[in-house]
Amino acid sequence: MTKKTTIYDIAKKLNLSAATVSRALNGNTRISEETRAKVLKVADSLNYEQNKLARALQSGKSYSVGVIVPRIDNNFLSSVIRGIEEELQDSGYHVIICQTHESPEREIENINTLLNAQVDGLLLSTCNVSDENFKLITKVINKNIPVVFFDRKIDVPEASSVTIDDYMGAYLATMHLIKEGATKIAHFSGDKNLQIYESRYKGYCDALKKSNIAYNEDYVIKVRSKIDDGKAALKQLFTLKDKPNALFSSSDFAALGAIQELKANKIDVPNEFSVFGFGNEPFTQFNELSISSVDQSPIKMGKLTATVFLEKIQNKLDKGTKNIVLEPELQYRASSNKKDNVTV
Amino acid sequence: MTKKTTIYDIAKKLNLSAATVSRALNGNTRISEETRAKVLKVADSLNYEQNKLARALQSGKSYSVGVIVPRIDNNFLSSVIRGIEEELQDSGYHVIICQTHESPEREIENINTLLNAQVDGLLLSTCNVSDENFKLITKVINKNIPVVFFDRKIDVPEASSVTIDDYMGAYLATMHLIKEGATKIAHFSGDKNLQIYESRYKGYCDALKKSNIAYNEDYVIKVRSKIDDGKAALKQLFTLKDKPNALFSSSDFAALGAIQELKANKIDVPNEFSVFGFGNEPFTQFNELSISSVDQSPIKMGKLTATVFLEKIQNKLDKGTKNIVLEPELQYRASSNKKDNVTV
DNA sequence: CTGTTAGCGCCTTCAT
DNA sequence: ATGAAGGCGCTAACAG
Repeated sequence: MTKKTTIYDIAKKLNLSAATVSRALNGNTRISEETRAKVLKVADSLNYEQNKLARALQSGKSYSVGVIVPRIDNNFLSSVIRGIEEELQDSGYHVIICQTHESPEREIENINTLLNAQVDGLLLSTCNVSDENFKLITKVINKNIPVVFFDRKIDVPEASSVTIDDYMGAYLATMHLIKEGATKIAHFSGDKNLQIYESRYKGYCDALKKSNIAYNEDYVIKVRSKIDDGKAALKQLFTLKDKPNALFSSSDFAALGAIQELKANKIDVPNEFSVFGFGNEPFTQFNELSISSVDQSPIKMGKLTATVFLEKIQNKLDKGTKNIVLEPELQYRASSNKKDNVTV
Repeated sequence: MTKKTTIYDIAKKLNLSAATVSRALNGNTRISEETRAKVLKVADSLNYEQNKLARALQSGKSYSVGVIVPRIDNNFLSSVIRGIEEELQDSGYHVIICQTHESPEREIENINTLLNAQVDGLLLSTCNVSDENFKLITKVINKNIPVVFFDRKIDVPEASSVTIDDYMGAYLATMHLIKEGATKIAHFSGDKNLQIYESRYKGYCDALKKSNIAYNEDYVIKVRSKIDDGKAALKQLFTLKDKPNALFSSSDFAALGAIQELKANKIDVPNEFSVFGFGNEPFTQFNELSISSVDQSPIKMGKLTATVFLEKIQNKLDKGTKNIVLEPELQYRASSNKKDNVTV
């Protein structure tokens, strides 16, 4: 209804120039306290609100950052976003969120959308590692827009990243299964083009090696992070003559599917078969048979991602890259603890 | 690095005016196909991208909508957001997300932030019903910025809403418990200032009345949507002389807490005590004892919310309000099904 | 301390 | 079919 009031409105009312008003509003020091007080008062009475769009156009900064994730409706990613948002809030930045649904094309579209929206930074958990992707991100960086990967990264020069030590998480989880007596350990892997899954796979392999357990390629199955994939993969494992007696899954969802399938087969978890997941999704605790899992501290990851961006934006000179690797925290729960099988 | 290319760059290169370029790019008809082709070609070769900020400033539309939610890291809300985002994507709108963490002050701050960001619309699930809040939202509407509530609404003239029929969901859930033989039914309620909780409470009450079961105020406990609150509330119920034998909880989380506590007390669910939740959080399915719950179809809710916004923005003339009420879908699971106690 | 001028990039009259 | 000019709201540079 009422037209937006601008600095001109308040300037006119006070017989001042717009510049003066702008200065008064922005805390410029070279202005009399008296004028400032008047300006502030009139601004308030007129319900003045700065038009950020105009400011953004003028300054070349939009005070918005783009966040790209595979999807928002899962606990890990939404928690990371929560962390990002909380950390950014105080600095006046807001967050624009896009989802790729694991589609590389969509990821490219999203990056372009955000570029057009003049975001000051790009925080992303990629779903892809193609050349095209790499080139586009390089282009973003060349525009002096800081790029910070979180969780799922690609190695692009001058891009920063915040990840967890997937290798170590996987290694420790597998070692734990071995320590608990497992001898034949299966692994549910993800798309190995993505570093996180590659690293988890390597951690698994190295734990076997370290323990002098032979690698069995039949035991490694690629799944999507879904309950049904976990069920199917477990079925597949149980068609083998030499069945495994433990599982390290890169995905909590697949781990849950496996457990459900084991239960359907009347296999005692963890006594006959133990399971370790990855992600520490809430349901791993809630499950009647609580599921061991590797925690990825999503909120911390989000906050750090935002912090790295803020640092970058503050000292542009610094072409340096920051690559933070968080330590995973293992949650040992009933699904892998034979000794004291505690149910929550 | 490379400065953004503008329509002037491409105009200069072609010895045309910026206006012509703008027209060519925007599909204006009064332009020769030849010129258009040239413009498009050069634009492409120069990697031209429209500066949305400038366009926004000029047009007064930002092509962004603000979404305010209590928090993003829970399944229901992140799914709604997913729905919103998907529906809006094709229309060129993007989504700016803010969280209130159930703080009324934060909600007001967020609305102001979004206003400053010149959002074209406001979609919100409120955490508050204060006067100040009401006035601010009225102000937003008076600026001709459409407001659409989802899930948690307040009644503001000219604001639209998309909700589910909480009353009916609660009524049917309670009726189901009664049909399954429950005679003394407790209720976990939420903040009754919020319509959703008030409606669920009423649905519960009316189901009792309909079935000639006396209302017992000791059976109604206010909880936050947390597992621990559910545990504590159940403990409290079990201090009563006349203990209930069923529970309709407004929150899945509290329902889960109750079930955990019942289990700790060796009470057989559902045979000695049956439970119905609300929200259909994923864990209600995953739980070993699957939990009956009222589904709120979050993605559909999100899509509809976005659709209502788009309709509003398209025909501004229409001062009309749209209030969509979705039918809840009840999921009858093991926690309340005495007859065929199926575990998933 | 304050005013004037100019420009961020785009679109939209109004001319031609 | 195209060009010139002005303005969206704000701030920075340069005067005074």
